[in-house]
Amino acid sequence: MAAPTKPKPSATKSPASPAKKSTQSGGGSSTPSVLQGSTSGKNWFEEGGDASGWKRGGEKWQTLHHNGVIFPPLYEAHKVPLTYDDKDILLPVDCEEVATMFAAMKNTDYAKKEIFQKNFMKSWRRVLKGHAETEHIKHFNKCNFTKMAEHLADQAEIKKAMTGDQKKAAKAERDRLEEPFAFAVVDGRKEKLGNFRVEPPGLFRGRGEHPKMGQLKARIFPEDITINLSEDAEVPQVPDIGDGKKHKWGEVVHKNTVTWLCKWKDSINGEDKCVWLSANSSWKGMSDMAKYEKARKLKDHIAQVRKDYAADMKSSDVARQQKGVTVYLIDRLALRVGGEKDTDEEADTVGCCSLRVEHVKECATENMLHLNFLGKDSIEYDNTTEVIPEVMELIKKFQKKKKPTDNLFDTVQPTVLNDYFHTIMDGLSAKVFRTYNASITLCSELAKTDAQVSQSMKDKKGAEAALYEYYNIANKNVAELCNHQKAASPAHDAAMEKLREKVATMELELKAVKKEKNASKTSQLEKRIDKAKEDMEMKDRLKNVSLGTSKINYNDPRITVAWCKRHDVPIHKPFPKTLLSKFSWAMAIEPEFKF
DNA sequence: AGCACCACTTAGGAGGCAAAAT
DNA sequence: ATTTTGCCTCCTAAGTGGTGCT
Repeated sequence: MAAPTKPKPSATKSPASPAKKSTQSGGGSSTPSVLQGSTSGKNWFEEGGDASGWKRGGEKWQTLHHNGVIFPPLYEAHKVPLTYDDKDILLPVDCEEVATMFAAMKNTDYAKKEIFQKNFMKSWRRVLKGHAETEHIKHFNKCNFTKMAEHLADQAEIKKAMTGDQKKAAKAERDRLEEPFAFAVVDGRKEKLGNFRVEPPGLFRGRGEHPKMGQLKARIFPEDITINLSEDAEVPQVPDIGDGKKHKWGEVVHKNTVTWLCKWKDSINGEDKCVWLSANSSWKGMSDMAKYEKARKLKDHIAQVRKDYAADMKSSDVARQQKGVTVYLIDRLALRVGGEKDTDEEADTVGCCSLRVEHVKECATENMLHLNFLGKDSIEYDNTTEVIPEVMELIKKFQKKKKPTDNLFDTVQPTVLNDYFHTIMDGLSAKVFRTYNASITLCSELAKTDAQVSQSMKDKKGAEAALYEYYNIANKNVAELCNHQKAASPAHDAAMEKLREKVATMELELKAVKKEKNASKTSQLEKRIDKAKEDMEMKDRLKNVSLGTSKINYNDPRITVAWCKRHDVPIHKPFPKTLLSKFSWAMAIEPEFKF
């Protein structure tokens, strides 16, 4: 089984050396951190340990050592001109930098949008105004970035033309330089970082109709960075970022109740960007296990929740009715809770509590409700589903005397629901229902296949592939429940057409074979045709379903591990390398495990 | 009660690479 | 041998939810 952290024998000394003293003293303080006792070299989950010590706001570490962050290189001028009003202009380097960002995106959908162009111009103008020779560049329509775009294409071509060996060598060299930044030492354990590169400056690409798309995201300097490590740790040297200036860290703190190593403020939304450990670290693993254990606990309380919302809907109090319906939707449709958003600053997306009158419609068919709205990441939720009559009646009532753009549930905010959920179960919040629903769906879907599979598949050729197909269907059902989507590949339609042609050819062949009255050949071919048709249907259904998101974030990995053990499916089929390592805590589960 | 702030999880897309198909 | 496909990793945006302050 893959250990979550494989110490590389070839690892450079730093940052491992300063942690030695804490390793010897097993943490070195009388107050244990969540992982204290892990100095035996075993993983946290191998010591009969669980994740119950994992708490937000709780102590996370005794000692924390790391080397800070890597900064992106400063911009280097290419001196390819901008064409403005049909005249070539060589831009000062700071103006050229921003212009080049646009040139790089010239042919994307973003760059064709008016808001993007407007925001870009506003950001760029601030730089252009700083120079007498560029002050006159004011109108986007007079700007032609073609020469810069061609230059970038040439550069890409050169890079692409490198041989495989050259690419490998370049990558190895990069890895060597970055290795010291790629790991931290937490209470004496070496742990991999998830990210350690400061985000480079660029034009903001929001999702959907984001009002800030195209704005310049500013370059981050050491002064913007807060470093978090233990007091006994050496503060990492501020790297030479190449501008010849002496830089300092913004702040150095020693907060051991948090798990971020570095952070800075993003210039677009003023939000914190953090450096965290990677998904296969002990911290993330414990947090993950705690999440699934909490979701499993909900099984013992779900009946109460359902009883409560049935009663709430019968109440004459509108606030209670609205609470009842929203909890119903969160429970039955696995909707996100939907906090308030500021549409001047963010894309207009909604979740359960922020649904508007316009997002919900009664269908002609009785008790069928049609929901259509943009959710997280501006992904469309479009679902027609049966609801209980009470829900339909109440929704119609909440819509009365309201404009399409009014909130459907004007008395419920996420806090109202979460305050209620806290009374049901410790730590229960709206998002737990998504985890619960996803995992219990996967578990029951896979259980369904257990019986079929054991009878019809065992000992047959191709059993493993067929089994794995069952798994994928179960996974797909969860993804559809959670509305996890992806853009269909641009080649999808063409690929489907090809498959159709293939089937048509086989069908012609079948006719010929039938004429020959070759029975064994006939039945063979029929099977092949059926299989090809099935594959085609599946491919089409999955064209914009994303299986990865539920696998990574919602499905208790123990369900998958147990199922693989029951059916002798190699675990690397559903969990390739990185997932195996992320879920290492789940590998020892017994085959009978039920979520 | 409402809000700002903070910590952390969840999310899809881009791009690179390797396996599969031709 | 070359093209196509599909998978994986990286990137960073976009959510949720808790806390503490006014």
